[in-house]
Amino acid sequence: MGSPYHQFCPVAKAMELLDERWTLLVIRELLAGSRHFNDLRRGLPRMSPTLLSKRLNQLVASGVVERRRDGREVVYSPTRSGEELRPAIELLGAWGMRWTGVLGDVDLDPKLLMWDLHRNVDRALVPSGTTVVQFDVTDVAARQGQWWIVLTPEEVDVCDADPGHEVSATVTGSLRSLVEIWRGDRTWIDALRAESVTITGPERIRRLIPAWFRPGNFAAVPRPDPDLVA
Amino acid sequence: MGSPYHQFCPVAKAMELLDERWTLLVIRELLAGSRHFNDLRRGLPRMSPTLLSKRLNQLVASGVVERRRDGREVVYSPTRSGEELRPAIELLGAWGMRWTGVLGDVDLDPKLLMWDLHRNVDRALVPSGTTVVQFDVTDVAARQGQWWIVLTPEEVDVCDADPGHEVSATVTGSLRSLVEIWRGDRTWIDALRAESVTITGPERIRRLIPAWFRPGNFAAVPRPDPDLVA
DNA sequence: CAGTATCCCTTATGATACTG
DNA sequence: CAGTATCATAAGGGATACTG
Repeated sequence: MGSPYHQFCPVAKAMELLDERWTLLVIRELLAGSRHFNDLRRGLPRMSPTLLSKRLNQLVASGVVERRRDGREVVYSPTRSGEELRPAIELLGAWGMRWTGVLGDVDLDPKLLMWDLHRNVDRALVPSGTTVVQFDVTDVAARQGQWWIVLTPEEVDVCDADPGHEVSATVTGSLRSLVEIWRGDRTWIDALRAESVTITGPERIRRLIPAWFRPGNFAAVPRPDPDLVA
Repeated sequence: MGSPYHQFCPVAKAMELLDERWTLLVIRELLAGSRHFNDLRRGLPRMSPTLLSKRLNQLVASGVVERRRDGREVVYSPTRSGEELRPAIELLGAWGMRWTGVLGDVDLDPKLLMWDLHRNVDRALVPSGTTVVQFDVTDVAARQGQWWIVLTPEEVDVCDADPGHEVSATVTGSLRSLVEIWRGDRTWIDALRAESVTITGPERIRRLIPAWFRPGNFAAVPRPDPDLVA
């Protein structure tokens, strides 16, 4: 649906469908499990809803995404074709991890961090009842500096306003430190030891937090020899 | 070098560098072996030289491509980082082969076909001396309908004007038939048998042509179950 | 060979507000 | 929840001609 390249090369034909701005990130979100318009928006905060809508329509038209109504809801999901993009997107992400250098401050978005942290929680490790973990991001304007993740074995939610429940533990750190953990640049253990991130709360919970809030899927990508990057 | 996504996700960081129009195709050309500006242009015929120049500069700036002067020549080559995109581009091409459907007539470009055929020739199979194979593309305006590929064990060239040497054999067929062979949709053998493509010339040469002009690199990609595509 | 120089113009996209 | 509506701006990019 992008402009045509007038090439029969399959790479060109693939890129006609995929290389417009945001397109592959929309697919990434779908492959990560988002199914509703507003969930997708949360994973793509800087994308205007108009554009998201347009991209979704394009992807449906090109057979990469399926749109279904489920009662009053609309459900987007990757088709077989979309699902087959997963390995390519994983390679691109691994490449990005290895070769795109140091993140700029503008890349550090607390909304996205919280959204991804909550999405990766291993619910099997969450005790029954409700547990609330507060995140204090120290170097971010108030409105984006406090978050609560509400965990139950059935469900994990993010809130940007105090959910009311008692807070079981609080994680405090700079946005960059938290993102570094997500990226696998350093482990929870290292960050806690260096006190770039701290956790307050009962030891039982403190110990579980690194297990709940696992690093992102690319954290394990081996980094290139530093000589090559410089 | 594209506009930033303001995301720390490595897929987003990769796409900032790669998802602008033409970028990945430039890299594809470099990975296919093109090293000079005008070679790249031949593999990217609809790209304006201004834009190619811009993209090359961007890729150099982002460390994906190296630019070197060699005497009066300028040589572009993939860096380690660029080389590491090969698997991703191969997956995208394989995906394109499986999921982008039937080619439109506008995608069938004889220049590109000849350029790719010549580039894939296995020179080890070319006899010493000079062999000229003429291609008559039956359904294309005269100016783009006749081509000559000049083969020696050292070098293979494409000409769009009669190179003067004696022609050893002539391949005749529609553009689509020839592209179908390139894509692996059908084999030389099948196309010859069905007479959608014909070769005239001494049997010795006729037999070698399918070996010289091998299908493209994606020809072997398994196609999806037809039910799924429809 | 390896690019620049122009020129025009569409289109993409960001931002925001609003609706069924 | 799931989008549309609107608007203004900036880019992006196509075509062509030209240069060291």
